[in-house]
Amino acid sequence: MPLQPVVRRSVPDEVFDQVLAEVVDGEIGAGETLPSERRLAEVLGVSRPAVREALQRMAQTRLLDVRHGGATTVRDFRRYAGLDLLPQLLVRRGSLDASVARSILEARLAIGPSVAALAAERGGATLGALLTDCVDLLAATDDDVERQVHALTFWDLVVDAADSVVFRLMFNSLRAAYEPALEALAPAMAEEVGQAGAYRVLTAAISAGDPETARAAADRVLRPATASLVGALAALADAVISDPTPDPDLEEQR
Amino acid sequence: MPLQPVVRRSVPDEVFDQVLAEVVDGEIGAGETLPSERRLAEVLGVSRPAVREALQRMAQTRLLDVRHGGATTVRDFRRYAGLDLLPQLLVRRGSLDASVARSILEARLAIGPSVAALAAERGGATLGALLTDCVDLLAATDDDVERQVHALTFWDLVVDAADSVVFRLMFNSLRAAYEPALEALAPAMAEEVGQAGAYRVLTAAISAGDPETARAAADRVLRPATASLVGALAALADAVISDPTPDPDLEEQR
DNA sequence: GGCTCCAACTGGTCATACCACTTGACCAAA
DNA sequence: TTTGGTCAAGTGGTATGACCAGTTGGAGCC
Repeated sequence: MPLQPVVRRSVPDEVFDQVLAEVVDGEIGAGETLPSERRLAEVLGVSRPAVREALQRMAQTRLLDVRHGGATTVRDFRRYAGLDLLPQLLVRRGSLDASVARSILEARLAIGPSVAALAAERGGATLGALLTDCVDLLAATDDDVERQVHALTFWDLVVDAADSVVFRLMFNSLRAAYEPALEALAPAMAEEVGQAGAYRVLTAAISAGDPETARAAADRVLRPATASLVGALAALADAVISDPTPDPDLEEQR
Repeated sequence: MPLQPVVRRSVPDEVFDQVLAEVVDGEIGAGETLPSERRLAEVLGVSRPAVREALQRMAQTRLLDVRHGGATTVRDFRRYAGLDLLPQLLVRRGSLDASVARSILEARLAIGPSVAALAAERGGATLGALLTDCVDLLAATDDDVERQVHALTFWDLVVDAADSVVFRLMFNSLRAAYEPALEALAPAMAEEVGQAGAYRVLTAAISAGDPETARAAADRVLRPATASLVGALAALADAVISDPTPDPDLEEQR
């Protein structure tokens, strides 16, 4: 087993995660009030500033409504939380949430082609060379993890070329959810990142400045893996429903 | 002038905004180090916990890299910030950023139809009635602000029906950026929300469970206003470039 | 030169005190 | 009954000062 960076969890981090879990798992429903900062500090055995910092961070994510003098109430995260909550929703209690994963794949398939079209419209003269270099790297390696890294870089360049802040920020948020699980997802994504040819076709379309061809090419890059993975996830969900075998990763948290 | 809720800005809020502005405006470039917490507290004339809270909130948004024992460095927000940063980018120094606004409109046009298609696929039996009620309300009023509120509710229902966490969170983030400027945007969006007929066609397609028709109908709802607004924004940007008249709203901040 | 070690930073955490605000109960006046 | 005032208790907001825990870089040793 390779050495890994030490995880360093600060006290506020810990508090944040605990309260977040309570909220996301619905233990404390929307509209309900949280214990006071002093009380939480006492119960968790930490100082009030630590609790305070965690709660303020949650408020910033629109998960809590903190009112001076009044009670702190839980907001409906499904209605107010932003895309930055995605990583927390994707892996809960140490295991991947299938419906969230499916949703990410769907969104990717829906948005990717549009971004590619914009990139074709707006990409500068040097874009083609950059993309080609990137695909060359992708084609040159056999390692699935490394291929994924190159594929991410490829899309990073495409998003940049699309010259759209919103898509840029969306991409960043999605990457933040995706990267931590990159190694675990390597086998699942192997099918997609192994198709260097499809990436080359897409590169050619973008370089040629042809939006609609680029859109179609991007669809051909993303659709196969999306389809098979969504299918696999659905089968998995069905299996869980009909035969709820306890997941060991999930159980150990209890 | 109607009465408005009092804005209450806490000390950490103020610090957060100031540091954020420095970062977003590029005063402190990516990779540069921030003054120490103690020093910042001294310079800003506030306590260290207040500074600390602001910095931690920025770190949570991936705008800063805070290391125990080491210096706090600024990260490249264009590469790491998530969609939740959008509101801060849309209105800077009190005025709307045209390129960000354009980007929001583009993203809306790219994503809305896909969401509508998903909603058509997955919407339950009661969805049609809900959407119809909503469009009835929209058609019943002459007030542009009220119409926008109903239009937002309409899309809220559609996003719900699409049953996709990612699109849900994206919608929340976009709404968070959009709602504060809702009144200011009323005239600009009047063209779109006045087209109750287009919304009815979309409602019918979704109710009928026909994804491709819904996709096309959503496009017809969103495209006209998007096209004209993007054109207007481009003209505005050109005018600013050729004749950089100071914006009074912008100047008063200096 | 290269290594060790230590002092001077940095952020992390805590305890405590006090200020500012909200809430609800109570009570007096209209 | 309603309205408004008062007040105490509880909440979040802020400040201070202390100490712990890492990182960094240079002084000094080998």
